[in-house]
This record gives sequence, C-alpha cells and structure tokens, in this order.
Amino acid sequence: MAKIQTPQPVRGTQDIFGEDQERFSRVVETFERVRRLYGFKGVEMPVFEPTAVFARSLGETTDVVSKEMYSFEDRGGDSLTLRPEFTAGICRAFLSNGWQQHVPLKLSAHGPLFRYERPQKGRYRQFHQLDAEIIGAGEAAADVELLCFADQLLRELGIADGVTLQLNTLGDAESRDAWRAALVEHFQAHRDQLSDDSRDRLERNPLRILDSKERQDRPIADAAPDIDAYLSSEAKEFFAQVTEGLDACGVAWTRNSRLVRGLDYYRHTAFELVTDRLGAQGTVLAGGRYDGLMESLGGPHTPAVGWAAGIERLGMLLDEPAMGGPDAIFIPLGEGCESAAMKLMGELRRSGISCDMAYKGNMKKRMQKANAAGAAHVVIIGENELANGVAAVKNLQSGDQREIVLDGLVEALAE
RNA sequence: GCGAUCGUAGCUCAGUUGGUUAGAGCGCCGGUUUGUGGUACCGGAGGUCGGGGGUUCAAGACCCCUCGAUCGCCCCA
Repeated sequence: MAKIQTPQPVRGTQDIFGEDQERFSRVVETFERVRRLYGFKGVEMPVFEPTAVFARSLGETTDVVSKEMYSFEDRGGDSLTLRPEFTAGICRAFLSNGWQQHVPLKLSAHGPLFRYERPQKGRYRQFHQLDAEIIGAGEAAADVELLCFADQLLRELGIADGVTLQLNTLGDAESRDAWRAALVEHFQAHRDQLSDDSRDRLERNPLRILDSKERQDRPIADAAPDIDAYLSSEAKEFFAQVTEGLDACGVAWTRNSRLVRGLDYYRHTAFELVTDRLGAQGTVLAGGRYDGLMESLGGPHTPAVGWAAGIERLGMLLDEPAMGGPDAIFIPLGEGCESAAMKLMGELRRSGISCDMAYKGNMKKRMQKANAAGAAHVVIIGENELANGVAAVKNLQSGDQREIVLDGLVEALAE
C-alpha cells in the first residue's frame, strides 16, 4: 500500500498541549474570574463576519484590512472574513441586537482571531485574545475602571512586575484631525530625510511615523509636534480625569506621547501594557477609546472603550505551571474489581475528587503509570479487599499504605 | 512583504577538511519470576538526516529550489 503523506499543520497555527495548554487555560480562567469581579458579562461571538464589519471600522488603509485578513466568498457569494479582532464584531452585535437598552454595557470575550502575518514567537496566524469593552459610556471613569481591570488581571496572573502601562491621549475627533494635519505638514517638510517605510506611512498612516524604530526617522519624529498643543480643553480635561482616576486607584502609568494606535477608530485614551521579556512582541495588552466606531458601522453615536490581550503572550510570561496529577489512581486486580473500581470512582468524582484508572496492565505497570501521572494516591482493589469492603490506599509521596473502609475513601483522599 | 540564522530518532543535540551498516542522553517498550511505583542494572523498537533537484566514484555534510521554525524589520495583542 502506498504510504500517504501526513498533512502539515497550517502555517502559523498551533496545537497547544501539555504545559502550554496549562498556561493558556490559566490565563483564560483568571480572566473569567476577574472579569466577573468587575461586572463584565461574557459574550460568545461568531468567528466570521461580513467583510464590511472590519473593513469599515478598522480603516481600509490599515495593514490589517489591506493585507492581513482571511477573507473569502461563501457558497452564496457573500464576502466573509475570519475575525482579525474582537471590537468590530462586538459593535456589530451591539447594533444588531439593540443592546442600547443595556447601556452602559460591560462585555468580555475570548477566543481565536486570524491574521495573515509572518509567524514568529508570540505571533501566529491563528492567535487568541482576551477582550474587554465598555460600550455606551463616555465618562473617564469607564477608562479608569477598564485599566484597573487590566491591572488586576496581570497581578493575579503574577506578571505585573516588568510590565508597564504606557498611556497617551489622541484627543477628540477635532483634536486628532488638527494634530494629524500638523504632523503631516511636519513630515512632509522633511520627507526626503525619512526612511522608505516612513515615507510610505506618510501616505497610509502618518501617526505611525512617531514610533518608528528607524534610526534616521528618530530626529524628525522627536521634533514632531505633540498632541498636547492641539488638544481641545475638553480633551485635555478628559485625559486629566483618566490620569487622576488611575492615580487614585494606585495604577501605575507612564505617559508616552509617541504612543499611537494603528487602527482608525481610536479617540482619546490609548494605552499599551508592554514588557521587555518577549522581544519584538512586547505588547501584551492594548486598547483605547473608540467613540467613532459605532457610527462607522451605521449606528448612533456611542462612546466606548476597550482592550484586548494576547493569551499566548500572557501565557509565556507566566511562571512554570505546576502540572498537578489526579488525587487518586485506581488499580483493580482480579475478578469483578474493575467494575467495582469504576463505580467507586464515580462516587469520588461526584464528591470532587479527581481520579483515574488505567485500562490495562499488571500491578507493576499500573503503579508505574500512576507514578508518572503524578497521582497523590493509589487505590488498590483486589478480590480480598473487595470481599472485606476495604481498599488499600497508598500515598505515593510518603509510601505509606493502609486499608480504608470504602465509605471512608472520600475523606482519606481529600487531604 | 523584506533581511538573517537554522531544520539529523518522540524531545535536546553530536556527527571531524564529503568516504565503510548515522550516534548519545532523555523519553518510550520489554526484562531483573508470584499483588506495589519513584533508584539501579540488562535488552529492544524508533531516522528514506524537512521535501525536491543538482555536483561527485561517493553527500546528513557542497550548490539551487521549496516547505517550515526562530530572530529582526513591518504590523500588532
């Protein structure tokens, strides 16, 4: 028989298993717990949306829309896109379902996103994010609360040290437009001194020149006008409320006036949580205010703030996870013992005790497996034990073994 | 999309200036006799050297293409 070739995984996808999976689920579980503490409701969202949902809201000229989306035509001829981010889809859902009635609405989601990029460590074509949004709140308190949430999440994950919150404001629409015009003028004047990349950015996304890493761009970017000079008094006041709120809550932040966002919908607050432990993929959580997004989807003016965090990136920062084994592993030996063990395991599991049993093997094999699985105890049930209504329980750590009445198993294993 | 490095057993790697049947450690499987693991000893399986083409009497080692990973750039979480 001709050997068929084993299919390759799709480039940029991951099969997450073992320790990596442990990290992944710890991030998600912590997020789910903390999000409830802050009153965020969960949402389950479609993985694909009409292409227009993303194309309109993110901005046609952004890299995400112009070259990174997984877009395709379905059998009905509609153009669909695998979500490259959460925010746009959540806003679409908000409008589709009339969630205005719940405003202000705190929502959280997590799951896979898709972007056709060159894979690297911490950057995949199918990657996973946590997402938190507060929709229908134009108050600075929403920005503050959202950042407190982010701060607590990192603390509970034990990775707050070494991660800094960089904060900036992009001002309201007028401020942003005026500043943008001034930037374009400034960069236009030094056009021939800019790097090729930045000359390109000047057309597509001039704000991005500000945080260029290109050496030759730095003097020009550093000399560029600051947003501060263009902020309306309202925008200035808003940013002051955010920073004062953060200070009051004890959330540390640093101003980075060169921090901008790549997507068009951002206004006012923009922030990133950055670490130096992940190389080029140092941004672990980022977001900002997007007061203009709903309108770009044809909805009413609806102020909102949100952030997203990379699950893989957060997971990589976590300490070595302890791979815990089950509380007990059963070893049945002899006639009728296997079904008795199965029944006992059912009772223990209903009492919240984790246990397992190998499907085959002699005593020695099963002991080895129990040990390798990191089990706390081994429960041996042979014909003698069964006849006497007991089980031999061995503590694999200490090596102690004693006979326990079957009714007392829960107690004996619960330690 | 651009540049660089790399790709040998499940994993981490060694394979001298191209030269006989490609190695180690860990892991896996089995054994050191009866219902007791973690240690030790013995044995075994497992690789068309990422894939394809080329140079050569001879290639895992050299050249080209391709796929993939990693690191920058870009972008972004």
